[in-house]
Amino acid sequence: MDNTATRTRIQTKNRQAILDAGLAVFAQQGFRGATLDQIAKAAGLSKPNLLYYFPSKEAIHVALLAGLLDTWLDPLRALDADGDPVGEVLAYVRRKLELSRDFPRESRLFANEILQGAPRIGPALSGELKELVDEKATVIRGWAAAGRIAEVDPYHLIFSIWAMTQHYADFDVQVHAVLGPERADPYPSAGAYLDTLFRSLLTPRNVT
Amino acid sequence: MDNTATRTRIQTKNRQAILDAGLAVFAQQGFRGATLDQIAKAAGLSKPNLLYYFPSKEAIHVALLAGLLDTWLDPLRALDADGDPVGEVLAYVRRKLELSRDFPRESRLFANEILQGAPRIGPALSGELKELVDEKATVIRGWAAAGRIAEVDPYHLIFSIWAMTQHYADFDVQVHAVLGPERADPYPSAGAYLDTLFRSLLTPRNVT
DNA sequence: GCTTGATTTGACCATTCGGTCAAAGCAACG
DNA sequence: CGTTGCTTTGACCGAATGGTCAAATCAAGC
Repeated sequence: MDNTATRTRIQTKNRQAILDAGLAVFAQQGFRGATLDQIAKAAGLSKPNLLYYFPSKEAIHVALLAGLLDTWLDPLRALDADGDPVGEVLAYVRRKLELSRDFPRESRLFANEILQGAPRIGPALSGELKELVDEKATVIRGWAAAGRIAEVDPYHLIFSIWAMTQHYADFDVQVHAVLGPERADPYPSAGAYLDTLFRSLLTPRNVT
Repeated sequence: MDNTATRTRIQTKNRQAILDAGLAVFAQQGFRGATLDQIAKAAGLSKPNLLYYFPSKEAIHVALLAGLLDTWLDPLRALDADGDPVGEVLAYVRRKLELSRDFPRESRLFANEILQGAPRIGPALSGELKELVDEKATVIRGWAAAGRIAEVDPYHLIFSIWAMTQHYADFDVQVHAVLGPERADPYPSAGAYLDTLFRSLLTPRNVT
């Protein structure tokens, strides 16, 4: 079943349906909160049929997480050392916000995993993730040293971008509760706000 | 058992032990992920004994959430319309960050609840919480209109403060994984970074 | 249309979990 | 020291849950 080369149309279709359903259920209920019956129902399959495609509940979860980190890091990878510093960071913020808007379930799945202490992707965090962040932090530090952006801690800069963009996906319920029904879609104004926020932080001024 | 006036020393002690244990377990495992056995063990009690003090697992969870929102909002309540605008916001940020540092389990409990769609405190969000935020948003808007701080969307300003401060508690594992073992305590540098960030956003300049 | 392998399912199982209960233990007070 | 009411627990229960399996169904090539 894990041999990608040997997949019938039905297999591809059903595996996808299961992953979709699993994403929806895991994102809202967490790993332990999700049940195979819920996932099976959401996928339009019976429970044994679901287990014909994936050996266990955990396998579905792992399959989902596997692709996730990569997609999640793509926007950061695209941060170009040779580009315009402020523009590069702002573009990163924008891409990350779009990810939250377009893939809120993925964001919540990730949030759940981290909240639980990252039992399944812990290693990837201190490996892959840390390496990429270290690399980009060096780039940002270089920009600051050259006076092209203000002096900031690159790690906290990145954390703050993550925190604020993911907030709109993960805490969606709270955001909507506070904004009320009038302002149904917070993303346009959030984009503008974040743009202002990071622009004013990074734009270098009164160079000493 | 819910009559606070009639509490023996033993009752007060054990109820507190249960709430402590519940906080630890719920914060890490989420509501469905937590089991009564885990909580009982963490509290040093037997499961039936635990249910002698609280009628159900849900009752423990509710008791925990009950006090939480209030504590969580106190720092925002303290935002003083008559104080120095930039100073007031920065003080709010600092208090909120201290809350994350000193009560990370409470923060994660809250995060879990929101991620799950706020099934238990949803009403409080669109009630109490929204009212307070609306009130403070008006204050901030007033400051901006008077030219005492830069023009910003007060709601997104508040969201960003929440997001960034809670990030250090909720995504603690990720923060530590990225920073590595050298920078064990991120809070001092996070405080400095957030101070810079919001100061540069809010400080009014080139008044038109 | 028949064979073969892929797909689907009803029935079932072991374990876990929230919760109950009756009985035992214990502290305090007269 | 005996009574009374608070506290603790071992044994148990029913429901839910992850997972199994053998048998039934179906799709596709010959």
